[in-house]
Amino acid sequence: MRESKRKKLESKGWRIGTPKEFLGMTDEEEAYVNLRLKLAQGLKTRRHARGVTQVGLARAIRSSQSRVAKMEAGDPTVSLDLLVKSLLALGTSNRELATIIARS
Amino acid sequence: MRESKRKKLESKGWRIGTPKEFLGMTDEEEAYVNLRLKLAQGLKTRRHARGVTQVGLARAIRSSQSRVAKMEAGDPTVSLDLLVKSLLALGTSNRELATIIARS
DNA sequence: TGCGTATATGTCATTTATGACATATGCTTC
DNA sequence: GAAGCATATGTCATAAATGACATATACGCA
Repeated sequence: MRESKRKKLESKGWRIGTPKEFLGMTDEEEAYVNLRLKLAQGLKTRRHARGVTQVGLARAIRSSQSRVAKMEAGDPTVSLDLLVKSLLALGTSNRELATIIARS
Repeated sequence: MRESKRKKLESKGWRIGTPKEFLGMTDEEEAYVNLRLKLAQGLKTRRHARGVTQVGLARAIRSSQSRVAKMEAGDPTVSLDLLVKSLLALGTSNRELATIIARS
């Protein structure tokens, strides 16, 4: 993994691997984080495409604007569940979801 | 949604829609639940294919055998995060993950 | 039959994610 | 530059997911 990428992730609050010593991400860890980032990115794109505000989406999923913002920012305290539910709420099909994931 | 399917889901602990009155799942709810079930099923299949026990997988993801069993049973108290992490721990690529999801 | 191994199910204290809220930043338009 | 709207960031009490554990069930095999 590139150093710049690690820095970017860590700045978002991700702590990879053991707290004691940073030895790089395993393949699974990297796949997992990439997956989340792709979904976050896909969410933002699709929300914009539909002309929905963060407040609007938040209402649709019974959450809050701040949580939507955090989702799109790739905040590690947001679950995959909420990300996926948000995408589905925007009308994303499972097939489209698969496309996003395949590219991650 | 078929009645038999609803019964099966409810028996697993899923409570769809409002607690007060059951009016059927929305498309998103159905897509979400199907997604989880497909992942659960995919997990079980792949674990068997690799000859790994639930205890073995639990060790790999630093969880417990009971949680793995619940994952595979489609228990609603298990997060998508854990399901996805488990699949990745079994060596599933993001592309394979996409395939599972596309079929849900 | 009893024994070992794998999986299922239930419970619970602790950890983590959550919605809500406040407030800050940015970006138009007047 | 103020007013309006969209988004970002931080905090917190509550709710939900977690790992661990106990125990049950199931299946094979000696």
